[in-house]
Amino acid sequence: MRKTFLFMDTITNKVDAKGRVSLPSDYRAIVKELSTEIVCYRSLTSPCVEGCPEELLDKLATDMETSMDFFSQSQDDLTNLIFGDAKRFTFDSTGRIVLTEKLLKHAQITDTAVFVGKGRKFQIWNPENWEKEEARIRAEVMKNRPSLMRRPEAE
Amino acid sequence: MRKTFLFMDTITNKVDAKGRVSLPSDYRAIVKELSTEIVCYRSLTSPCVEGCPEELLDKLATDMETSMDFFSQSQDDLTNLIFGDAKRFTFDSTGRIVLTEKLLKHAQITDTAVFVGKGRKFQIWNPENWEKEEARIRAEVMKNRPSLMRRPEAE
DNA sequence: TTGAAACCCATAAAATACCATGTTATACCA
DNA sequence: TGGTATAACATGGTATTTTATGGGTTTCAA
Repeated sequence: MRKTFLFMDTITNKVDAKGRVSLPSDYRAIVKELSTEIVCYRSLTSPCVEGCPEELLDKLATDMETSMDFFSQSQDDLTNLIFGDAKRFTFDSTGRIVLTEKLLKHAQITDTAVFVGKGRKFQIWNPENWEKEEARIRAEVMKNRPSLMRRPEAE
Repeated sequence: MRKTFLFMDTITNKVDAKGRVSLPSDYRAIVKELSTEIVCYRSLTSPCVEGCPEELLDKLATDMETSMDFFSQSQDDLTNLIFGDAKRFTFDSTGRIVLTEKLLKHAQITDTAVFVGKGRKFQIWNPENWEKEEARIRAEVMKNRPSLMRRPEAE
């Protein structure tokens, strides 16, 4: 039995004409072990799809009701957007989910999808867009290296 | 039962055509006792692979998990870079892991890998690169000796 | 009845578990 | 202390399983 549940790595899978994509097996293993389901929604900040276990959104909802002052009005609005957009996705016996038109369009995904681990959640990108985004992030992080680099190594 | 868990020593092992390498037995013992798994990723600063127990990254995820940070831009970037690159590695019954092309390439490793203990984590180097790096570090330390050497005696 | 969604089956390729062996390190005993 | 037996380890090879992905069939609702 695992102690930690992290979405990691970057995996490229094909999307067929029906919109079907294999969820990376590592991701499936997490979903299975948590006995939960995947929830996906359009990223609010990037042209990509975000996904996470349903319970993560549940946690967000709980935090919202128990500590309202924790959030600004704008974050409250953002949360509304997410819940209004989010949808549950179950995978079939071969481990595939069927992405909706809305999500595919937002992420500009046609026949190939890139899954990018983000720890508690993950993202799904169009390959070209992800390539650019990764380059951007890498440059950004290196620029702010002195302050940022310390975090991953912090105890 | 051990009280401390430190990756130490420098061990050289062979990498076969499939990318398989024996994780040093001391390292395996730590992983086993912690009931965790190894996570590896490309070093952001050096041409080498870094590895650590999964729970170290889990800790990082927890710090970023709070709802406050749910929409933060810089943390968003950082999680993409770290978790998007990291991958979980389980070792087989003989104690080997299979390093990916991406990691081997980044570290310029072909048929030999050098494991270097770094305490909470470890690094995997190409032998020649490590030789140079060690010399560089050693020279650096000697240069700063006056200030460094005083530290152990400080109160 | 027509289109979309869920389900099932088949297969090639890739990942992983398993087995065997030479070598090195460790423990044991005279 | 020296020598031998034993166990652990690294490493090569092979077998088995898992995974991704294409195609078809059934089901259900519009």
